[in-house]
Amino acid sequence: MKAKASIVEPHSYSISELAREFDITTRTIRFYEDKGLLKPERRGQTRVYSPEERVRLKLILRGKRLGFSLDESREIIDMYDPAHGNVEQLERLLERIAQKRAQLQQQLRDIESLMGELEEVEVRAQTALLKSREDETP
Amino acid sequence: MKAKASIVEPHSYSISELAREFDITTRTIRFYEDKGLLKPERRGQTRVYSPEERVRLKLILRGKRLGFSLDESREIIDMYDPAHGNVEQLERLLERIAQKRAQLQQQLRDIESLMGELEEVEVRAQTALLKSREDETP
DNA sequence: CTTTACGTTTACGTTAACGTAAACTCTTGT
DNA sequence: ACAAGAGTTTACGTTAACGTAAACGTAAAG
Repeated sequence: MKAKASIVEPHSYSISELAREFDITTRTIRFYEDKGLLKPERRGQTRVYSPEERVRLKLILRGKRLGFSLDESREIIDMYDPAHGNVEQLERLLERIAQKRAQLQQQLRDIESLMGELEEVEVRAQTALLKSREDETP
Repeated sequence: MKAKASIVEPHSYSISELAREFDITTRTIRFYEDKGLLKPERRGQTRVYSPEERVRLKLILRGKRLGFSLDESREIIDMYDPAHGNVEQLERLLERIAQKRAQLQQQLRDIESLMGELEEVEVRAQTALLKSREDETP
């Protein structure tokens, strides 16, 4: 047990806690920081991760599951923070959102078709299994 | 125009035709062959691609859009050909299908949540744009 | 005949995303 | 006091997925 006593302390995480939670190595987490995707605070030398940083890490890993590169994930994460003051930047932001959306919709179509094909293969395999089980004990 | 005359000739494709169609390089196509994902016939030295090989290429590229490695794509493509004779192999096939399905469903969830977040950001950006256009001409 | 277009093989180069290992510091339990 | 455990930096190694370039063959066109 940790028994940290205080109520107001906003949860923080060590690097190894995050590594365990998400089943990655600390090396990976430091690598993401190197690439500018994470910016944890420091207690002396030691990295301390806020809940917000933990969320950023989750977003990176979700991006990976979707086949995004780290640069793509960074782009997406950067969309979330409200630092888009002027008109030009807002318009470019809307542009990129539209593009990502198109990409995601393509992925949806791809998943749909692949799901269908997998089902076909499954049915064939199951009937083949039944056949062979029939022949097994005549 | 090609004017190949014969009716029965099953369409075939050159490597550069496929490269143009799918907007990839010939190097990429040869690389896939090297990795055992394609096995075109040969007219002398020259590679000749059947419609079936073309489909395999499409499957590889769909896999890429979903973030699959070439090994994963190969696995999936290998599921399609009916070379799964014995019971053990059929059971392992059903296993892998179940796994891929789980992965695809995770991707669906990821896409769904990311879509939702993009919409939020979009709305915020659009209202911010309206605001700044109001201020523009007072 | 030689330029142009398309094809081939071979081989070295490059980038992303980490893995692995060495060498060091700090804290804590026995 | 010291060994164990968790943290750090620095640096070289590795794998996947091609890019790039050289060096060559063949066939049609001017």
